[in-house]
Parts: sequence; structure tokens; C-alpha cells
Amino acid sequence: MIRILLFEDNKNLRESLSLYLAGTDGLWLSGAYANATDAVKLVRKYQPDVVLMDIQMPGISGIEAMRAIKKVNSEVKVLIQTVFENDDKVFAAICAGANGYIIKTPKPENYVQAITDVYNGGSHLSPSIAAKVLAMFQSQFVMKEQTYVSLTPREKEVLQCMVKGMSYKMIADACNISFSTVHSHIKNIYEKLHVNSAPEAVVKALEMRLV
Amino acid sequence: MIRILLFEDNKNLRESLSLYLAGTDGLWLSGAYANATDAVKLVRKYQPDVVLMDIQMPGISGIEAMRAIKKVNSEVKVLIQTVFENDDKVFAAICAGANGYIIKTPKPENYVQAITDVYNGGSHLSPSIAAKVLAMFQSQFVMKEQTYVSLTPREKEVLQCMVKGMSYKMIADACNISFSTVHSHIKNIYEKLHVNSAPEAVVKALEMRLV
DNA sequence: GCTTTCCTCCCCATAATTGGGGATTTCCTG
DNA sequence: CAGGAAATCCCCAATTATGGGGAGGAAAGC
Repeated sequence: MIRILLFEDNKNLRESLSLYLAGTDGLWLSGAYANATDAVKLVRKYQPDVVLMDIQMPGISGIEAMRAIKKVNSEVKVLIQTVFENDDKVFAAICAGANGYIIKTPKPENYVQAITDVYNGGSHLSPSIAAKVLAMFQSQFVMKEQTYVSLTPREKEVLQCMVKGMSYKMIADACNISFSTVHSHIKNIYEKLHVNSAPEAVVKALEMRLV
Repeated sequence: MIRILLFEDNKNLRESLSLYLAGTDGLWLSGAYANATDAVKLVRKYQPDVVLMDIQMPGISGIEAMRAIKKVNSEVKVLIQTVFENDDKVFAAICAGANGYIIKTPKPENYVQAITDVYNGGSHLSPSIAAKVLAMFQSQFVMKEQTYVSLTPREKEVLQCMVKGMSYKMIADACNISFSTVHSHIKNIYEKLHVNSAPEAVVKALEMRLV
């Protein structure tokens, strides 16, 4: 029996969803609320397995509520539901530890599927959300391959020091080489990266994942 | 009618899956192959909507094949299937542009669902894979705002310029303010971020997502 | 053996940044 | 209205970075 707690401000959706979930085998709806003000208290009281949380509600937002819930009980699975596919919201929800993110749908079977998925330790993302997440993922980790540059080991080492914000003097000390040598390496790095200042080199190094 | 191309080295799975997909309304199986050697050629010939690709096959790996396919036709949706939940493989597949990633299952309905999801422009991730992706996502963006600093609009603007590698003079020009003012703003930024050089400020700005 | 690459170090001069002061205006809030 | 935050500007001095040379040694490849 999967114990569920529902937070949804839309009266119509809340009631129809409550009816459906309560009538589904294997699910037990502990309660349904129009706002997340007492979310933490309610989680403490009912010890649900899964919390179904609307992201936009009057008062405390779904994300804030989730963060608070996770703080007192990190075992509770939180399933975010929303009508919006806003990038920032998705991003924020995931960073706050959402176990799933579903777009509101008129098909209640989807809710049941998502609930069982997260209950079993997995995550559930609506297709459109999954696409967004994968796109964000790619943009973060796929580097531009057309501008490949090869730095020597020493140059990489120096560049890593630069990314840490170290001055020539500090780098010289850290690498056990002279100030002049650091200077030389950095001149070479600048030439290879086609930049002419430390900040530029640092940015380029980070976005090319050279460090 | 969704046109599908299947690559799967396991004879048993390939044949049973072929049978199921071919017999499903709305799907059209263009072909099923035991390896991805001629994947690009086959994609050119059959112009499928969705390619179902096993990740581990003799000869060319599913990821390499996908990369090649995407290169010649980025519109083709590629659905990766595997028995493994290996982090590296998942990571590599996503970075290479996979539209979905499903764990092999005895339930063929899951395949159909995944195929329709990616065909409609979404992505489909098996719950266990979705959990991995979200976990990776969180680990990348977790330590954000425990050290929250508030920069004024102007300071943010200047900081953004610094991230672009601009010098004081260039920033002054870009913001239509004097060199001295840029200097002042940067002094304030350094104090707020607890740094004392441009490279440090840039790194901190990027990792705190202030820009 | 010769060439190339990499790492090392130095000189010089100019340009840029940094840190310390201080000052004015505007705008907003208590 | 007083106080504060924000944005604007200036001076000065010290430090740091940048760009231009050159040069020697070690290792690897042809």
C-alpha cells in the first residue's frame, strides 16, 4: 500500500484526483490539501511514501515545501506536478531533490504510473520534461569540438592554477618553477587559446572543459 | 505510421521484439539488424522516424552508431536500450544526443510507449535511468546558494562583462560609464565575493550562477 | 645526427589591475 | 527629513600582468 499526500490548489483537479487515487488498488490517499503551509506537519503526521505536489500554490511554493519536507524526512518521495514547462522551475525542482516531474494530464493512469515509479526508487519524468532535462544536460557537458586545442601537461597544470584564481607568483610556488617560467607558459596558453588575459583564459578553459 | 529501425544483437530479443512491433497499430518496422555496421546506410535508405538501438553490440557500439546517424540526419530519434545501468554509458549516450534510454524489459508495451514519446518530440527515460540522470544533475548544481551574495544590477552587469573577458576600458565603453566607475564597481564586487582578482571573480560568478 | 617539442629561465618596457582614500547625485524608505 | 543604498566620478601609489625579445637543456622522433 503506497501512502500518498496530495497538495493541489485547484479544487476541481484536487477532488477528481483524490477520487481516482483513493479508488485505485495499492494506493492509499492520506489527505489532499489546497496549500502547502502545513506540509511538514502533515508529512510528520501521516508519514506518506509519496507526496504529490503542485509547483504553484498560494502561500508556500511547491519547491519550498518540498525542500522543507526533504529536510525533515529525506526518504519521502516527492513528485512535482505542474502545467508549466518553464525551464527555471524544472531546474529548481530537480536541484531541490524532486523525484519526479510530471505535466498535468487528464489521464490519471499517468499519475499512478509516476507514483509507483518513484515509490520503487526510480524517477519519473514526463516526456517533454525529460527532453528538457536531457537538453540541459547536453548543453552542460558537450564541449565544442571544432575548437580543439592541445595543451602540454605543464600548460594544463598552470591553467588549472589560473582557474583557482592564483597569481603568477602563487602558481610559481605551487608548481615549483620560477615566475619567469609561469610567465612563459601563460604566454603560450594565451596564444593557443587565442586570448590575451587571465579572465578570458579561465572562461575558455571552463567552457572547453580543459580543466 | 511511425517508421522504426531496430538494432539488437540478441537474436531472441530481436525476433520477438520485431514480431511485437510489426504487429502493433501505428508502428511500421522497416528492419531489424544484429549489428550497427551499416546503420548510416540503412537510415539513409529507410528514413526511419525512430531508431531503437542496443548499446552493446559486436563491432560498432550503439553510441558510435547513434553519433554517426545524428550527423547525417539529426531529425531521427534514437532510443537507446540496454541491460546495463552503467553510469558512464548513460552519460555518454545522453551527451551523444540520445532521445531516450530504456532498460530492457520483458514488457513490450514499454517499448511502444517510449517510441511514441520520442516520436512526439519528447524524451523517454526508464525510471532507474531517470533517477541516475537527476542524481547526476543535482551533484553538478548542488552547492549553489548557501553563500548567497546580492549584487546590484550594475554590479551584475559589470561582472557579466568580466566573464566575457573584457578589460576595464572595454567595460566602461560597453556600459557607458567611466573607467573610474568600473573600477569602483569591481572593487565592490571583489569585496562582496571575497576575492581579489578578475579570474577569481569570474570563476566564482560562474559556479554561483550569478551570470 | 638533426629537428622538434617541451620545460626552464632571464631581460625589458608598457599596459592593466588593484587598493586606499574621497566625493557627488539620485532615489527610496522609515 | 534623515539615513542609507546605489551609481557615478576622481586621485594616487603599488602591484601585477602582458608582450617582445633570447637562450639553454632534456627527451622524443625521423
